[in-house]
Order: sequence, then structure tokens, then C-alpha cells
Amino acid sequence: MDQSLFTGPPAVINGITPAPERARTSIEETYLSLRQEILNGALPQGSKLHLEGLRARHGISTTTVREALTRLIGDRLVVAEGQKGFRVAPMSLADLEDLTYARMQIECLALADSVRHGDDEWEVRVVAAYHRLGITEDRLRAAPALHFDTWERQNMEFHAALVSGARSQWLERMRMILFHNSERYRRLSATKGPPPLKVRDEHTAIFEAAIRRDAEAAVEAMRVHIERAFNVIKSAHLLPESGGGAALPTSRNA
Amino acid sequence: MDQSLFTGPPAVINGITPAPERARTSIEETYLSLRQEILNGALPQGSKLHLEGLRARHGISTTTVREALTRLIGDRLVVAEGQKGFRVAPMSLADLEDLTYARMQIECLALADSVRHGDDEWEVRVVAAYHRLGITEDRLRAAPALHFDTWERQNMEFHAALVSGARSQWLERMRMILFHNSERYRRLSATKGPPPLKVRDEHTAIFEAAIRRDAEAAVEAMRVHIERAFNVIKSAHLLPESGGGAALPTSRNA
DNA sequence: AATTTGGATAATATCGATTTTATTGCGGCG
DNA sequence: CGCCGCAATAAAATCGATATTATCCAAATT
Repeated sequence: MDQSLFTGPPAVINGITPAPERARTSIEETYLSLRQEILNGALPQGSKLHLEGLRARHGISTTTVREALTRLIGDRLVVAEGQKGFRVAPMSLADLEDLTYARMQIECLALADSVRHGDDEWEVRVVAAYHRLGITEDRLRAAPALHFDTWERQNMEFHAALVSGARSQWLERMRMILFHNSERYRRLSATKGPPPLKVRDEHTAIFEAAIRRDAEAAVEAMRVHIERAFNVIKSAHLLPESGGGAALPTSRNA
Repeated sequence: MDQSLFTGPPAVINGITPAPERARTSIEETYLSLRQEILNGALPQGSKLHLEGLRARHGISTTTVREALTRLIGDRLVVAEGQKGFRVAPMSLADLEDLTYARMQIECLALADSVRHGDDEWEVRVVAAYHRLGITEDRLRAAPALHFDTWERQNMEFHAALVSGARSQWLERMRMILFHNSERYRRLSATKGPPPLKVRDEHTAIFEAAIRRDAEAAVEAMRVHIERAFNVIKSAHLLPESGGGAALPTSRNA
């Protein structure tokens, strides 16, 4: 699975731990670096991505910058207009609503399949990821700033482990795109403080249902988890309404 | 909807041709051209995409070729390996199975939402697209070779119209990627002859259910449609069981 | 005052060439 | 015989520069 959004080399047989993230080519290096900056907001939504500026900052050629940016288009983190260059993909409340809806559908599909068909190794991965995340969450309460990045990575890995038993590569690719885009919104409201206790509870609910192979319960817990995350961001009032997209019901499919 | 996968000319969302939408930049031109060749098999799965060859053939610079190819990576029609360049994304029966599954999930989600929430304009679009497709199908029986490309376009437009009432842009993006990839498989087995009568019947079933606002029936009909398409391709025995197009000798087309 | 026009400026798109990395073929050596 | 290393070659990645296109602003026109 050497997909664009998934970093690094063949990313470990068992699906977890994108780990070292070495970048062998300088395009990839730039790609990863830029993605990071977009996800954490260093490059704010809608901002122009000037070739010359990026070239200078990264010490590479404009051609290389262009290619890195083009790869980010595939991840829907960057948009390109006619002859007007690149910019960071815009964000809006309407877009978040839509994104949340889409992600809920896909993540839940994958989770259900994963819970139903995950093998022993899958179980082990889930337990490991859950436990590891728990450790970091404890540390996070003591020293938030110190372990924040670690938490974010392990949070992502926990979610990845949960669905790693699902058999559809295509769904996984779609999930990854949606997950990363959600991540960008989540970090908008992330206060760099300890995550609310609720998050831990929600993870626990998903985890326990998954391990006891109760697909429906796991899916329901995942829905709650995703929906609450949406509400947190929404009520932070950091987003423009615009985007034109009609409001979507983010709740269950009818 | 200025999406990467959505090709230009006949977007035809409301029946009237919107704008020529010609490819203004030479990267886009190359992108569209290459995509076409990949979809119709002129560039077979797994084949190496040599920069120099493409540069010469398209009369552009390697840099431009690279960027067009990078955009195709976002559509999952091309894969890039480390320092080994680009190749056409491999096909396999396993991949088709997976792809069909994923597409069924997403296309059906979109269809259900569309049928439930499509407005009058949506209905008009569906009726128009269905009727237009019907006309072409009649002509196709008389002179297959002549109208084949038209049929393919209108078939895609019919499916697009069906889900055009769905409100999720994100789901639509995912659907588009999956649809195009399916298209590549379908054309593997397309005989350039008239499409089986069954296809017409299936389209009719979907169409009628959609217009009478019966979401469940429409989804069921869509499932049948997608699944049969899968079986047709599968029984054509044109695909390797699993991944990896064996190293085809470098396609050297003039 | 608003719109248009022309030229200067800035940014992007594209090119041709160089550097870096993979692949291939061929002798030597175990 | 078959494996290993080493040149020679081919290809990809990257660069620096040129060609195109958009943007801005001021002067001119109505």
C-alpha cells in the first residue's frame, strides 16, 4: 500500500506504525513537510502557496515544489486553479459537516467489516494500539505540550488498527483521505491541552465493543465519537459558514 | 465542482452545454490525454511510463509529463515507486473485486441520498440523461463503432445525474475515483459491440425506481447493475488473479 | 465617477540541461 | 556453473532559466 497519503515505505506488514517516515526523494520530503504544515495550520486554509517562497524556504527548485503540491491535490489538501497557482484547500463549516458525514459512512463500513473479519493479529494490533494510546493519554495530563504530537500519532494509529482488519484496500484509501482532512479540522480546535476525558471514554467504548466482536456496538460508538468531535469543532466557532454546500445530517443513514 | 477526475467538455449538468471547458494548460491537456489512454487500455496496466517517451510523443517537457502523471496518482490510475518512475496502476481480479465492493457501498449511499433529496431539477436531469442514453443505445445497435464513445460518455453522465441530488461533495469525489477505476475494468471486456440488452433493462430499473422516489428499490437495482458488470468482466478471464502486472516490455508506441 | 486601456510587475507554466540513481552486461572469481 | 563486483548505459530526479500569463495601477476616455 504505497499510497500517496500514507507516508513512508511499505508501512509495515501489520498495518500500523507508519513510523520512521524517511523520505528518500526530495519531492517526498517536501510533500511530507508541506502536508504537516497544512494539517497543523501553519499554512492556513485558503492561503496562497507561492512557488518562489516555498522554493526558497525549502532550498529546492520550483519544479520540485510543484510536484509536491500536485501530490497534495490528490489528498485534497491543496487546490490548483487555472493559471493562478496553488492554495491551501479552503475550510468551512459546511465542508466540515459534509466531510464528517462522508467519513462516518466510510469509517463505519470499514470498522464493521474489520470487527467481523479481523483475525488474531488484528486483535493484537488493536489491543496494543489502545494500550499505547492509554499510556500517552496519562502522560498527556501531566505534561500536555510534551506529548501532544505523540498522542496525535497514536490516536491515528489506534483508528488505523481498528479498521486494519477490513479487507477493502479501496475503502481504506478513501478513509485515509477523509481522516487526514478531518484531522485538519480537529487541530483547528485542539487546544494543545489534554484532550477531554470523553475522548478516552469513547475510545474505550469502541475498543471494548470491537474486541468482543460486537460490530453494531462498535459502529455506534464510532458514530458517537465522530459526531462529538464534529460538535466540538463546530462550537469553537472558528470556521466561516461559507462553502455553499447545503447542510447535511451527520447522523445515521436513514 | 472543479474536480480532478471530472473531465472537461460535457459536464452538462442542466442540459445545456455549459462551457467548452477546454484544457487551458498543457499539463491538463497531457493529463486528460494520458487518462484517456489509461482508461481505454492503450496504456496497459502495469506498463512503465517512460518520461522521455511521453515527452517526445506529446511534444512537451519531462517536467510537464511528471506533473500530469502526478495528478493521475491522485486518481489512482498511476503509481509511482521510489526512484523508479511511474507506471500504470496494476489491475487484478482481486482488485476488481475490492473496487466493486467499495464502489457499490459509496454509489449506493449517494444514490439513496439523491433519490430522497433530489429536487425538481434533479429529476429533470435524470430524465434527460436517461432518455439521451436511450437514444444512443438504439443507434448503437445499428452502428456500434460509430457511437461507442458517445455511449460511454452518456452512460457516465446518466450515473452522474442519478447521484447529482446527493448532497455530499466528499462522497461524490470518492465516487468519481471509484467510478473511473471501474470504467477501466469495464472497458477491458467491452467488445466495442452493442452493450447487452440487460444493461438497458438495469438502467431502466434504476431509473424508474429513482423517479418514483423509491430509494430502496433504486439502490437494489444499482447493486444488481454493479454486480452484473463485475461478473461479466470476471468471466471474461482477462485478469491475473492477484496484483502486479508482470513486467511488460516497455510499450513503445509511436 | 466609472470603465477601459496600456504597460510595468509579479507569478506561474514550461523548457532544456545537469545531477543523481537504477539497471544492464560483462569479466573475474569462488 | 553461478555469484559478485564494476563499468557503461539508461532513466529518473532535480535544477536554473525562459516563456506565458495574470495582476496592478495609472492615465485616458466617455
